[in-house]
Amino acid sequence: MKKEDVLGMMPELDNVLTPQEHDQVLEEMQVRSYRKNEPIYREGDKPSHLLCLISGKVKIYKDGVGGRAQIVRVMNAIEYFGYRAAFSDENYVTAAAAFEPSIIASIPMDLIRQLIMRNPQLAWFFMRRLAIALGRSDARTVNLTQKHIRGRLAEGILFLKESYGVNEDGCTLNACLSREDMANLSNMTTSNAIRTLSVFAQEKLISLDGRKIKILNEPALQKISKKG
Amino acid sequence: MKKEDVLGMMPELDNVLTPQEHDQVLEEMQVRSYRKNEPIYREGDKPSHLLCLISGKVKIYKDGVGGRAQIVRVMNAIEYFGYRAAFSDENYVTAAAAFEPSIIASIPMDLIRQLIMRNPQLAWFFMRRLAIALGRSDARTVNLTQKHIRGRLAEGILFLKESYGVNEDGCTLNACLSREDMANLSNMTTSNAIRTLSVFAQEKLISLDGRKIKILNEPALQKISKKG
DNA sequence: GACAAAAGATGTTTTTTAACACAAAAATAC
DNA sequence: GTATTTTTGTGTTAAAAAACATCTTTTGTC
Repeated sequence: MKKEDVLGMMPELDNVLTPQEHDQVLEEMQVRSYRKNEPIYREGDKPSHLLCLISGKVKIYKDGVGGRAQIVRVMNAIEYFGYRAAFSDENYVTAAAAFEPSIIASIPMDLIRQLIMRNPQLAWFFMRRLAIALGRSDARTVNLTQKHIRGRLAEGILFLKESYGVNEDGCTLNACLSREDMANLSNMTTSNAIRTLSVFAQEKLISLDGRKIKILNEPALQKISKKG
Repeated sequence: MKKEDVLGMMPELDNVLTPQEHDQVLEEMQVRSYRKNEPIYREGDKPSHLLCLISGKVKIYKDGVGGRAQIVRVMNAIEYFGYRAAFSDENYVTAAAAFEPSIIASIPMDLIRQLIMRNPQLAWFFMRRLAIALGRSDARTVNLTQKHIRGRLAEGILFLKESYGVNEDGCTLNACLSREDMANLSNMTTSNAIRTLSVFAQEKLISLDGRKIKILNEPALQKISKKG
């Protein structure tokens, strides 16, 4: 895929650039692919680029106590990420890795900062992204801390549906996560994720085929998620 | 206190205004005081104003399952809040209330939006605030979900020190929270907050005098917080 | 295709924490 | 100043979830 085409997939940026800026971005933009489970950045790294997921799926996570990780966000194409730490002049407090083979464009933050200073619209775009992410993060904190295992897993399944959608049949999740990732998404041990998924399948709330999850009774899942 | 003086306490805003804008902000700004525990906004409310805490202390929290609340952020003077939901065109997903008697200035978001569109610096300021808050929120999610009670409470105490500081003696927290608020800050039941605070006092990590908390052994608290 | 390694499944035990119950102290109202 | 409500404190019980232990299945490698 040509850089030109990649930039064309990022209209929020592309549309506000002058011809000179456009050329500069094309010049400085890098595009590379990541293999499944390949790390994109690590906690503590210095952020230097705005990243944009062109294709694939990415998890943003944080390693906690005892080697357990917590997935805090997931990205789908076309979404920007990796800029939060740069905006606040911090090193990354999270890590990112590809769930599945992914293509990611990166543009130096120095350049982005200049563009933002010249383009209130672009500033507004990133402010909106940050504001949305913060609201989600706050909601997620409460969901993950106060709900019981069944509620958290139901929430996790619905979160995946919302984030990645379902395939043509209208109920099979587009994302295929390992049981460990399901656990890290829903704040529980891998054993409990496996067990509770089985229980949900027995209760005909979902059906399982390896890592494929089909939602059979969404209202019931929502109820379980809601009441905790 | 005159509106003029209040605006003077908000340099990020004041310094970037033209004389006309300055007058307009003064015109539209409201200043009011809130009593202890008085609600400032509620979950589901439509955000219409940028708020700035001029004096006092405020908690941002979310009501979860079973009437249990979770404090997600706390504000100290001089800090802006209440703008996240407005930036993302959502209703509030959190509620805010005063910990103690507080004075709050509010400026219509419509006006703020116009100012931001004309002032990249102002846009950058709010982007930074949002980026910092998001990083904290992500860290908090993991802290609250993965640590055990002792770790969470130690974390909560250190969080209060960082947010509100200590008084002249260098170790007594400036914030006096009820045991219930301590529990809501640290994601545990009120009983467990009371019990664990007592244990910490017995272990000479802190000393208690009603709601006053004095930190006696900060390195030990940090260790407990870190290891979970 | 054989082997090793990783992922998934399931039952049992132990730890953690919430829930409950009640008493004492403090704050507030009258 | 007494009564009432709220907050704080403490012990006990029950529920939830982690930890642990195996075993099976799948995946990947040579």
